[in-house]
Amino acid sequence: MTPEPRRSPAPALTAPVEDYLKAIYDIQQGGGAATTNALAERLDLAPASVSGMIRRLAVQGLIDHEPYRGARLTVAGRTAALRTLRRHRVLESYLATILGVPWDDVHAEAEQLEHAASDKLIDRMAQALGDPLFDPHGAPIPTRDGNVDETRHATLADWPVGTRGTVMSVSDKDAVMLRYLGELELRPGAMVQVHARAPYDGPIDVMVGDALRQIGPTAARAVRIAPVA
Amino acid sequence: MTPEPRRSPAPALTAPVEDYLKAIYDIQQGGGAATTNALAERLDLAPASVSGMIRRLAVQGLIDHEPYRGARLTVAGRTAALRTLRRHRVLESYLATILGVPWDDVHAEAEQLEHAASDKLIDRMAQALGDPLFDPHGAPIPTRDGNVDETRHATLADWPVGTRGTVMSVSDKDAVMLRYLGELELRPGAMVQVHARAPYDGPIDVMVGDALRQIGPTAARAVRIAPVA
DNA sequence: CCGATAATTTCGGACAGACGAAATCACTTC
DNA sequence: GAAGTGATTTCGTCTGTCCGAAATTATCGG
Repeated sequence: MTPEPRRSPAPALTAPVEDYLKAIYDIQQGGGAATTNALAERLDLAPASVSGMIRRLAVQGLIDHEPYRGARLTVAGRTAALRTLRRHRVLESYLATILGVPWDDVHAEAEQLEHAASDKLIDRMAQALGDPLFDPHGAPIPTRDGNVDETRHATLADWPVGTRGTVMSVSDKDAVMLRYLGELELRPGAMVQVHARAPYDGPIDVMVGDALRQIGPTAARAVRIAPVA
Repeated sequence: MTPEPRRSPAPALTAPVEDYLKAIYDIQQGGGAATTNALAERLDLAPASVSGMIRRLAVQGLIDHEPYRGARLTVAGRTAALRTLRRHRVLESYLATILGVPWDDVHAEAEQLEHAASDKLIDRMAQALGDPLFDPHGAPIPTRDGNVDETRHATLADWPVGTRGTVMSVSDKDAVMLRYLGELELRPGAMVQVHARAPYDGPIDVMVGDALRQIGPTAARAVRIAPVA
């Protein structure tokens, strides 16, 4: 009677759990641990609710949690987060590219579908797209086996004056901002060069392609830039 | 201060509620009211759970319920059921036709996605397919405005010996049976003619295209037939 | 080191959806 | 018309996820 090797029978995470893990992953990318308040803010929930869920996630072994210190994904939690992230970004790509859903709508739509689509379906969609490495907003798409480009690019808000750069990605969280950035031609691939930056979070003068634009610091923080190759 | 015209702000039904309504619609198609036990059977739930939900649906005005007599959809309930049915069948069509998902898998996949996809997305998918009137199993797809062909066709189990007929639809509920029917070429559009029927629920000899097949009564009841035009 | 403030957790409670066991109802059959 | 049988409902309970209010802990300025 050798005990079964415990093939981790895919415990089927609930939609809220997947959302928490994605949010924790995201916050962790920006530095240290994911704090209760940061999570509450991002998920638009009361801190009390987040506190409760954090305990459950820790019990399930998906995160490590030091009380009053924030949460960090375990390996299992990271794997689950990347699986959800892959679903989300493949869906975004498919909806935008194949079905022509406006790029400021795909995020909300994918947010719902990512909890319902099977892995097989996601792989089929990815294949129909030629297994892209980036979604329409420039975010990297994790592979089936959990590999992902985690390069942190600078934001347009921090980009040095005078240096030419390429837009690598724009945040997909806010549809209104996305529409605004689209009007400014600030999409992945666009060439930019900051001409001037007013002090104290003032507006930024930036060349986008051939056009000179002025944008505020909040919008600028949603745009990530890399040096021209 | 004229009161707002009450634009029925789409109360956003939950996934279980949508499932109940679909099941009630389905059962009602086959005759009278949907009884608690019939629903429990179809949804694979305990009758006690169904009883509780029926009360909630009645309170919400989606069904009429006479205790111990079964449930009937109200106009609002029927509308909601048809909306879900449309989503389900458009998804089935899209998955099978465009993404090449095997026809015995599309039902389960659509069952999940139908609760997550937006109406806009469903319409886009339908459009990409040329607004089909039937899904891959031959079931009619309700239009955006809630029109649907509700013709009741006879089943192969009741089809008269000797009369030629066309397969109109096959039940999509059971993937194993669907695979079996597929092997027998019993798909929508196939020509059939019953040669003989053994009594007491015995096997049925039936020509499918050019091939003579024998099938049992349970499988035969999943196949719906109409006279050749 | 002591407050003040901010972040976090605990507590009690709500709601949706499910369950089993027990009570109730309807209908058929003598 | 009483009794039995099967369908249905009621009851108490459970889990997951959320909330507000209150208590607790961490941290920073003096």
